[in-house]
Amino acid sequence: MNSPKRATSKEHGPVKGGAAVTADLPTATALKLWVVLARSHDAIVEVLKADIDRHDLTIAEFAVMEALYHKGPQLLGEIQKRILVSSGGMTFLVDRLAKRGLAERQNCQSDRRARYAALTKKGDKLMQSIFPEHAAVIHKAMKGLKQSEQRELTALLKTLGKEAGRLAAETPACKAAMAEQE
Amino acid sequence: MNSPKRATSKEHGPVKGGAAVTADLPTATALKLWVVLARSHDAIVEVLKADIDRHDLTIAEFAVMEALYHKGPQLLGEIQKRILVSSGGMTFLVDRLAKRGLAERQNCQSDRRARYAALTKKGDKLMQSIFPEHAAVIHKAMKGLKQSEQRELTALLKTLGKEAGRLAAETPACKAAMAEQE
DNA sequence: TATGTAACTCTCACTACTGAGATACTAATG
DNA sequence: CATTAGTATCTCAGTAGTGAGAGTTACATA
Repeated sequence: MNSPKRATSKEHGPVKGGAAVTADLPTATALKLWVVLARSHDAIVEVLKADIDRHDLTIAEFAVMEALYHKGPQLLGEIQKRILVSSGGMTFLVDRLAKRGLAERQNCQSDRRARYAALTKKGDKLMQSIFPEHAAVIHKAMKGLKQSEQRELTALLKTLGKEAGRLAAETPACKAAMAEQE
Repeated sequence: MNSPKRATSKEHGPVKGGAAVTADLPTATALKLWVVLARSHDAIVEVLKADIDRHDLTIAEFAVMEALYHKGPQLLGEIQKRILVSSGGMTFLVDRLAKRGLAERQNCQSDRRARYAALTKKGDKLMQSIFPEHAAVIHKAMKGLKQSEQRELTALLKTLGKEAGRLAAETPACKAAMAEQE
């Protein structure tokens, strides 16, 4: 599973031994949305994890391979930003894939600090055999919604994510940046 | 951050050094939805993590406290199901909260296997001071959408999550259950 | 009552990841 | 050039969390 998710429900007022919680309506709406979003996300992750597990890959490993498969060789840093792991994690992931012969590092001539990661033939073959299946699993996991609904959902989430992303980018970096400036 | 997330985009056909990928339209729609869902989820998690961090709590710890705060004392197993951690993780989390004096264990008279977890006074006070702020952060993270849109989104996600949850419950448990039956 | 099965928590070895630095290089500026 | 800042990866110690299994206790049924 993924990150532990909140347990909040609309039960307000004193519960046996619990606390009274009062929130205004917009906040309550947002909280509810978050609970539902987190839960559906986790449910899907679980389905995907079960699928990926069958090929002895972690979700992170699969994410790296997927990035390489779809976008071709990339700098480690690029992949890192895409799949959201730490720098240490990125190195570790490529190491592991390399050890299994699924990916390899390539030096960058124009910048000798940088290294590309790329799929090996074996890795590419694996993805070719795995990915369509994986896509089918996602398709199946989404089949609770009609296509039109899926598109609507996508649009809403995109808007939501854009704002949240802006907020996220602001918060921790700002903290560091502000501290630097002293 | 949470679980590493996919990098798929709609770029199909051969990319520099990459592979050709062809998916039928419904699958492409589902894939896209998943990418967007995962990204917005992660963005929000990042925002929340930054908030929770300020109180020296992990997301998992906060989730436990939140469950106790809103629903009162509960069996460890109940919390576990709610916040989706392993049994070992559950024990560990309560240990840690107990060590900090924020939560405590209580024996259950009717079932001596079971133990309740409950917030201490200190833990309850902490939640009282933290939670409204936390709710405000969520509210802020969601402010890219109007309330009506948020409700719409909630409804769609609920449908999606229900189906995905059914699928998730089926997959890994079934595997184990089937194996048992031999 | 005996007995098998299920339900709870806890233990422990293990793993995937993080985050702070180290190292190596590039680039901009005086 | 020399210096300083910035960027890219890698190292490594530390940590949160997993999952299989042990130890208890409850419960249903013969």
